[in-house]
Amino acid sequence: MNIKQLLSDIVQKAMVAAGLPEGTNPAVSQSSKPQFGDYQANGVMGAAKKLKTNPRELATKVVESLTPALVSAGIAEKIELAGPGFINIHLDKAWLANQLAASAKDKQLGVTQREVPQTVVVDYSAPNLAKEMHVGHLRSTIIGDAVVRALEFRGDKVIRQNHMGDWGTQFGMLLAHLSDKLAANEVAETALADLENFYREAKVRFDDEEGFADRAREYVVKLQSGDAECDKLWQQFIDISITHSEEIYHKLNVTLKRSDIMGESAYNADLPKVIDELMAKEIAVEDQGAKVVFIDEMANKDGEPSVFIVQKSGGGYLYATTDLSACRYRSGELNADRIVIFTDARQSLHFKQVEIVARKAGFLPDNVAYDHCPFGMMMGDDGKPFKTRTGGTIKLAELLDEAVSRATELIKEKNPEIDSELLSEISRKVGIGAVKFADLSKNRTSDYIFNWQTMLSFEGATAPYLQYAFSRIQSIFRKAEVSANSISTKATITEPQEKALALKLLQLEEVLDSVISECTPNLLCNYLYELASLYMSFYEACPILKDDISDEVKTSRLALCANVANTLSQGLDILGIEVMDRM
RNA sequence: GUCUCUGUAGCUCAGCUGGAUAGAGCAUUCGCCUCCUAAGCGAAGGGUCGCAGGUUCAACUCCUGCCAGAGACGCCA
Repeated sequence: MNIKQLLSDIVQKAMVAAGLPEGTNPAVSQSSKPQFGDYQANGVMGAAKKLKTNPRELATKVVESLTPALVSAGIAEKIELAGPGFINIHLDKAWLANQLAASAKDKQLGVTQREVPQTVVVDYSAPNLAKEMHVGHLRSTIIGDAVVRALEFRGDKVIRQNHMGDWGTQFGMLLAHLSDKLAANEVAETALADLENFYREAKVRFDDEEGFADRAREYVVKLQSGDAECDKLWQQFIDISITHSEEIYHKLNVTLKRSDIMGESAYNADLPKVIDELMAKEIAVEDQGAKVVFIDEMANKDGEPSVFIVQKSGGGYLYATTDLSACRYRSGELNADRIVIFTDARQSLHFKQVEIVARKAGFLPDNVAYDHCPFGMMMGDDGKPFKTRTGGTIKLAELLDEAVSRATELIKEKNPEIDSELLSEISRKVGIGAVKFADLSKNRTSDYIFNWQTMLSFEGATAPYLQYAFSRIQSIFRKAEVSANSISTKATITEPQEKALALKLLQLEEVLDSVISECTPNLLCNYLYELASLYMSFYEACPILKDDISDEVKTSRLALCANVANTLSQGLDILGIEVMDRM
């Protein structure tokens, strides 16, 4: 059910009937204020301007043919013409109730499945395996995962690609250090238990220890030339590091699996071919010893093209080469209709260049969409970015543990009697949910300041608020001694709070469509918060189990409750946030 | 220097293809627990939407210029 789409189609027909050309944008949107109805159509004004006619008169004509299509059809209660040509649509309560009843029966909550499913390759998380995951990896991981779940819910085929950083010069240093540890009879698992520390040790030796840097470079060469001993060492390192990441994914309730990993190293064999093709097609040229592409499409005012290095003068490959290879693999082998990549905003220029070059080279056909979804960096309280190499970064694992322990304290305070098993389950869901929601609810591509208070807040527009709304509903069903799933009654909508709630429930599909096309889970966060908030108002204004409430009203309201509970848990599930029956 | 992103309430942020009186949360102030969970509800105050022009019936939204912050820009990713 997509009310906006439905109304758009109807209004558009009415516009054509009023003499406007086919395809005129009806500009239907949710009304900005309650007094303007539930939806408003603003398209008449723009159209009138083009035709140089009086907008008010034109709107009158549109309303004339709109009235039978909406009011007589029972969809709208009334249609009002306002201002210079606004058409305000007040939806019919009984119609809303019917739509709601229909979506309540549907396991997809009335959200229709995509008619022609797309194959969408989503590249997200992509931690650097040389180090432990830190707060900077949070955004890509959870935003990507939410979008992936939304796509799947809508019926698209998603192929997750975890483009892990498992290659590069820094591994020479790490492998040299690991090799020494193993020679000293240490076990790899133990040596690499604290990756951060291991990296630091290796770096110190690299900077200070005589001869170590040279050995590190040797290891890079050996690694790249496929030396068996070195490869084995590398494999050990990678395996253990991946296990670290998997622990984080598990804690975060993120769907990434080992099989989704397609690290940088996976493209190694293809890189020479990429370069050969670019040279053969004369897209890349040799310049100052390196192979580069001059991109005229991105020239500056003086006509100087943008430069894109695809191979270093020493013959080494760069992430540009890898990303080009990835384009070809994803469109060619994975048959992607759309490729979505979540990385921080610093890589915006890079991905713009990749797309242009990949399209020129034919690695990326025109019918494959290529969406780089950038986001801002995580900044410290001082407004300066977290430097990955200077230490002082907050490990993701530590942040998550902190969140859970803070949640534990809060719950114990509110409910001292709680048994420990339940306590740990709720703490985990609340703590992790709070961290995820704090991040997911922001869309800004600008940088944002990392702050424990914001991240771990349990009040206001937070995950616990939504979880609380859900558990309140469960509490009602417990008290009423009926199960939410057994309610088959159609809700009757009378009170304004009930109508607002019903309308909001029916807007899930609209929201999901935006989340999917724009890659913006924050819209779903907003939606769910508004839904929960409307529910809280309903809860205060419309008693359900009180003595003076008739059975009829009671079951009607219980039906609404069931619908809200399902929508909340499904919506939160898409965000990767869990709900609980009590808290 | 060039390009990109950002600038909205004291703070953190929403604001959909231009629409009607710019919205939330936190913080502040005032109400509401003889119980459908107060992690809640209701209400109040709080704004030159960075600045200045322009486009038009209408601009936070589009265009130009400027100011401020961040980032990227030939051999890191």
